[in-house]
Amino acid sequence: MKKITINDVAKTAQVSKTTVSHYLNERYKNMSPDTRERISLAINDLNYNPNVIAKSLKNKKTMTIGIIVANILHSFSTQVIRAIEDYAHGENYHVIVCNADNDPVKEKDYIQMLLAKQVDGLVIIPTSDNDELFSKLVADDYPVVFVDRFIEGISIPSFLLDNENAIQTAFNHLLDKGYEEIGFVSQPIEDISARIERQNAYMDLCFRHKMEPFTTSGGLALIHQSLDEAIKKDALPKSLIVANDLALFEVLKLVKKHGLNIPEDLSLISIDDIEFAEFFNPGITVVAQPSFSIGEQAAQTLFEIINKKEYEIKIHRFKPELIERDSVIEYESK
Amino acid sequence: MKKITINDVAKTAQVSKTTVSHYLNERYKNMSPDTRERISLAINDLNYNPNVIAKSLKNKKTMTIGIIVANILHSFSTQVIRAIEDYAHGENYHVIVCNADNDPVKEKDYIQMLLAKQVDGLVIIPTSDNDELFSKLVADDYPVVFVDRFIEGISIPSFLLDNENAIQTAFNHLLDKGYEEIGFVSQPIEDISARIERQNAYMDLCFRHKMEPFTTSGGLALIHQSLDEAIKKDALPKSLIVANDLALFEVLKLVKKHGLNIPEDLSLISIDDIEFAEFFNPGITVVAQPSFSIGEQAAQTLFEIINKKEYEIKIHRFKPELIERDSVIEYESK
DNA sequence: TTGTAAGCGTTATCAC
DNA sequence: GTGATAACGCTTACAA
Repeated sequence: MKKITINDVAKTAQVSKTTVSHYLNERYKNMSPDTRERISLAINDLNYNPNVIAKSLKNKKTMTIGIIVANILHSFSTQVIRAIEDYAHGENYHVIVCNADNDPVKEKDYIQMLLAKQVDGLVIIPTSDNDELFSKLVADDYPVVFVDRFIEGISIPSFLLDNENAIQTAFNHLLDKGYEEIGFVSQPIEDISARIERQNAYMDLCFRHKMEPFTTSGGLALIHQSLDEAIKKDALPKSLIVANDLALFEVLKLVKKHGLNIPEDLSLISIDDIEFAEFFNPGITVVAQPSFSIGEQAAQTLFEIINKKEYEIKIHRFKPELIERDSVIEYESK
Repeated sequence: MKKITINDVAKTAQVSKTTVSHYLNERYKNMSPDTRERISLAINDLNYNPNVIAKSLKNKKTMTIGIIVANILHSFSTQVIRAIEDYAHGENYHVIVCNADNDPVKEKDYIQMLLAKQVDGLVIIPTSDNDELFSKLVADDYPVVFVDRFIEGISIPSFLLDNENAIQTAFNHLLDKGYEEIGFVSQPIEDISARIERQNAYMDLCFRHKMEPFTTSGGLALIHQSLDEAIKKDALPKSLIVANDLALFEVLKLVKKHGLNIPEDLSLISIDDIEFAEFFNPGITVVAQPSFSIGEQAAQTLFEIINKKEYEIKIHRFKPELIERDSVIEYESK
């Protein structure tokens, strides 16, 4: 498979490669229709495809941005990625998506690989152990934005849910329905700002309402285990706030295992809307984040940075929305 | 952000860039420990990151492959991607994933973009309208493998489910349970080999068992509509084979809308295992494909092609597996 | 209107 | 052991 280059095109079209380059970049202004035609023909004949690697090297622009998500299995990540891709497409950019699996080491590797690939900017759902690397990025004026989380002390624009508001919304909804026991199920907090904020908001509310907090701790497997124990000890609250979709999966598996009925035995409200919440039996009441807007605005700001426009280094908060379905019932009617 | 190049390193280490290049590529054999040390220091001091774009241009190897999936929302795609990534990682390769949305035009664009980016190979879940482009790829000896589908007359190794066997498995399971009405729900057939095979297998079986076929046609929205009508006319079979996960979602939405009970009112068996099938109420009986193996072997063959090893241009079929849960009940007991 | 030539950051060949 | 130098495929002053 001999690669066709701009030289080959130039030769068959009987022009210099400069002219071909002009043609490729649509600078037709002062080009005789004749040459233009010849070049066009040559390109088709040879089935020429420009080498963007060479172009990037010269231009110092790759027209691609990198996205590093903490865990691609979250519906939130998928939606954010989709929004960013759409935006990038509009700017004639491509996107490389990497999944760091919430592992700072993987995250670091990916960042370095993306830098080596000379991507023009980065959208990151950051883990909490690469402060030094992030500082270096800002010191180098490298275009980066954060999504879903922020890192204390790192001046990078961040786009995320108003977590406090989200928990409040969920909490108040359960309170309104008459619950006096509200538990909170989360993946391990691990210094991740979104999780800290959700947990803190929950603890605060418990305190303010003089309620005993109930929380699980540990990874997905441990959620299972700790709920399992609570059920056996009959210590499970009558209502639960679930911090995200993956945690919800664990809760539902457990509910099934123990033959619990939702909402009769247990009322459930979850952060993050997911397609199946709608047709699950019963429909899951949910506090949804505007993932698409979050991704879109993150992308928009990233491109402002890339194009050296004005932008604000601040934390952008997005309001959640309560979607009522059938997983929460009046406490009285239990 | 001034970019540090190999020249800068060479200068501060007081050696030529050739030597630095040797160092970078771990050809230390004839290098004095002293220079080696100086280079190492310089690299750290300057925080140097090699430019893989330049390297690729020179080497004519980008160490990345492209994956084009027809629809990233299928759990099958996600799993295949994951398997390919894992494999590629082992070969020190990176992966760029593109979602063609089942649109031949998008597919073509992506292929061209990936070629322009000089990826070393391609894994494609092909749509059915780019035969010419695919032929050109094989004519150019460009490394490509297909997954999930194959294209008649294009000599590209293809890795996919034994669809006939999958439908047979589902059909027989329902037959065993005593059903005499078995419907088939699929997305539009559209010349897509996997869908054709599944539908044909279904039709064959109906014929062999002298049963009246019941099929839906049209996109996700139309599935909804056509089932809706069937229910209203009370023409819905007592059991349904659902061709994939996305179609299953539609069926479940509809089931919920009409307040049907599974499996009492309707028995369901679906192709593709998905996490939620396990904890849905009831658990969904499923014919699973070995997505991970499919992706892995596709990747393996792709790298054989890239590395110019021997390989077979043929269709590799994978056996499905029945996973019984609770969405199918004995017909008698209804 | 088109061409010449330098340069982007690497690697490879061949000297020394 | 180390270093010039050309080359990869493209863009872009500048020249003609």
